[in-house]
Amino acid sequence: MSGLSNTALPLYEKVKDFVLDNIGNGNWPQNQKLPSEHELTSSLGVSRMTVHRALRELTAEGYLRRVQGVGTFVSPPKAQSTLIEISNIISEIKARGSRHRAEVIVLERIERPDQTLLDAFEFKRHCPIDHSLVVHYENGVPVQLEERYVNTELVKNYLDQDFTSIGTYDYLQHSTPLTEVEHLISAVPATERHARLLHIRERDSCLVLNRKTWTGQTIATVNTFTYVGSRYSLGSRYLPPKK
Amino acid sequence: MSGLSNTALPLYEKVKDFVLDNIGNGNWPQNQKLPSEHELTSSLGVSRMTVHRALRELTAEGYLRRVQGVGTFVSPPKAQSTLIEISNIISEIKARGSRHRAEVIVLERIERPDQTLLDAFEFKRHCPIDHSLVVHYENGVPVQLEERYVNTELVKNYLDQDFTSIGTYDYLQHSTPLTEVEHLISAVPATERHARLLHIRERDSCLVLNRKTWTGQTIATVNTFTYVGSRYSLGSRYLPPKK
DNA sequence: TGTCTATAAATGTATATACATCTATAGACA
DNA sequence: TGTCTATAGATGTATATACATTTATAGACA
Repeated sequence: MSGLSNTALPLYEKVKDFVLDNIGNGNWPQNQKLPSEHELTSSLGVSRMTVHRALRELTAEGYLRRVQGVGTFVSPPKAQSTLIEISNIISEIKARGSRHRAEVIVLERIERPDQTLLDAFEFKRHCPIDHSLVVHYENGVPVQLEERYVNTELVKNYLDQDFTSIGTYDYLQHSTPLTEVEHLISAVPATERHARLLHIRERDSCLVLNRKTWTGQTIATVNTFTYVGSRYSLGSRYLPPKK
Repeated sequence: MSGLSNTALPLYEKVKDFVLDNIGNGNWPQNQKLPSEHELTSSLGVSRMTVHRALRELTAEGYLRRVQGVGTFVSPPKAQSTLIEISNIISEIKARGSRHRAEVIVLERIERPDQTLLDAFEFKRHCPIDHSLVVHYENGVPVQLEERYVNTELVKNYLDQDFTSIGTYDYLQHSTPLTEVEHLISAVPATERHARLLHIRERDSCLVLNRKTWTGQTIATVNTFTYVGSRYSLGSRYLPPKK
């Protein structure tokens, strides 16, 4: 029994469909360990490289998680991957040749945070919090405002890191691999301060992406304010090449 | 002369870096045809499968465009791919098991459009325009409002298509492959009508994605209104599995 | 001159094979 | 009992090979 559909698709696509079907119908629930590549190779009757390609692509698309030497697991719903894409617009712009610069507006350690901040961290007791505010520029034009609150007790030497080249999200992912992440995306009018730092008008609409990161206790809250008016749409026009 | 960096990366990553470097420094400008897989295989001293994997992944990431039998070309900046991700949130939600339903609110042919609409299409003369307004539901909750204006003269049988299962963007891409696309992303307060259809309050902030599609003349304008408040963040929390 | 066709060239897929690397664990050993 | 180690098993990478599919084009032919 192959278990693969018989439509006119490439084999690796059929394997992908097979896996997605098993996830979609609940046969393989969240965090379930998949059969090994070797087992799938036998049961589906295709080569290991074909199985491997299917699993690798599904991993890149956010449906699976793979650990070398251990196995392949069903990932949670992929909403966060989509949102992360949004949050990486800056680095993507940088990657395609635009000049990027980051300016640190605020960099402070709050030894005794007030209750509002503690509530944001879902904390019962007081602890120092690192606070930073960074503006990202593309070719000299401010495009993104990043506000970070990080639990200093749980992330050592946070203030020593380079704020201008590595994103907080990347940093936390590497320094504390077993973290939980929650994303909240919204659109809000710019405050006076936002307007001044981003060179926009007060009450202009901003796209806001909030990330909250845990390892048991909350360790970081990051707000990313991006002005998404006509300025940002520059260059997003796609013209196919002439024959 | 290999041209590949000598850091401790997998070969296919070095090939990807090699290609991205040539794009980034302007050596291979937009729409430039790359050397063939065979030529890269020779000049870089790696196997064709390794070159192929690198080019395939860069294509998936939006940096390249490949045409079987013809060659590989440098893509325009990848802003649009990121934005398309946003516009596909609905189908992604559907893919991960949530129930999706689409309701057609308006479906009409405008034989004599007014000047405002003609301006949006950048038209000199009058022509009929198909107008539709569709609400997308996730598990019964309205999450997205899609308004479409399509030039009937250039897209035949548009009103015959199934509005509830295929996106306009996918449809246009397949029916008229040589199109230009412009995206505009913004955040606006909801009008009374938006509020009523999306079950939100008037002036609640909405994320708006506008797509304009050409084949010489404008053929379609699509506005996607998505309420991105707390409702949408449900399920975007990522919890890694316990050991 | 125009049209059809065979062909070359390019990308797309599939497999077999080999080795590298990482992880958990069973078992030896102190 | 605790610790170290070898090993099995899983994923990761790289190559060689073969064939399929698509496209543009050169050349035959009417």
